[in-house]
Amino acid sequence: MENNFAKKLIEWYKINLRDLPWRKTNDPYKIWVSEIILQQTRIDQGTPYYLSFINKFPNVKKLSESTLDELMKVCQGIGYYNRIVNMHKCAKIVVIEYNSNFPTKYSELIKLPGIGDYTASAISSICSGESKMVVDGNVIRLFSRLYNLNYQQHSSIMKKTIKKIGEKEILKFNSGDFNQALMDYGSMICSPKKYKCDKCIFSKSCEAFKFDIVDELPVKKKNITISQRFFNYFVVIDKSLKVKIHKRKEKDIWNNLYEFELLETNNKISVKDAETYLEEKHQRLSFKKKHQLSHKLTHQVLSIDFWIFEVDEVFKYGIDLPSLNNYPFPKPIFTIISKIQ
DNA sequence: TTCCAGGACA
DNA sequence: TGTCCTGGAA
Repeated sequence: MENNFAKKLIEWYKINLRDLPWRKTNDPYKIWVSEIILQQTRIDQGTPYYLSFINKFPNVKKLSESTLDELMKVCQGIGYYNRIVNMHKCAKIVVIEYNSNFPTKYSELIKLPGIGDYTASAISSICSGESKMVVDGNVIRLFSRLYNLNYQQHSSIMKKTIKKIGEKEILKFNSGDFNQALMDYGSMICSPKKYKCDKCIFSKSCEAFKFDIVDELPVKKKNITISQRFFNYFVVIDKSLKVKIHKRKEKDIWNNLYEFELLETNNKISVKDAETYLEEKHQRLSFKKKHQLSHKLTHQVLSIDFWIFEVDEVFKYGIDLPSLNNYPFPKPIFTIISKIQ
């Protein structure tokens, strides 16, 4: 065990802390927004979203009054959209049950949708000084190396073990600083690949460094199965240059985002197949062109064909191409929209 | 081109 | 315990 772990860590933090927008505030609403946006998202990628989010929804009341579509549009491209849906639910609850005062106690936060142990610990330690230790990916990496913990990363036994070690340390100082210091240290020094053991102030007592197994920790889970899917999107453009879109509502990827008419198949289809499929619904259609791309998700690879057709009719609920920019779309669909506009 | 990081929830 | 997504690094 490293002597004065918390003291050294916080001294390091005071000198090396990153100047991030959400570190200038103690407003629990803003801290919450930053924590949700940074879930599963790197700081570089998340920061622009945080800034435009706060600009558009400066407080929880404004957020609760927005429509889900507006909210999703602001977050288009961020990924893991269920967290955004949960933010909307959470904002409405805070307005009603907490009179728009965002809670700062762990016991209240943990009950809100989209807030788990990590986020509740982060907000409560930063905003009300509660001694709840955050255990995110950075902390898991740091501790698994310092103490040579061989449990699978992200397992509950791993998190429990780390909290047990850390909970004595967090009591000694400002718990918000301690938590942010932990995560900064894990991300800046004890990084996944380019770990900087030469700069690490704990390397003398680090088990992984001692046994030269830093690159073997933390132990990763392997062999996830990846399925291949074939999506066919029909972009049918009518006489007034309008198209039809709808919101995805299935229990599947991209829930609550918009898309064109979709036909999922077991294999790639031909132009003839596409025409045959559309002929049942439209008369006098002409095939214009096909865009194709491949899109990878964690557990599936999507082979997506976009079939662009023109038809000799006028849709009742069509949307003109420039107005598509007002709707939230998954990344690959938005890529194609930019091409056809 | 492939690999990989990163919390909540059913 | 598997599934949500994206983009940067290798």
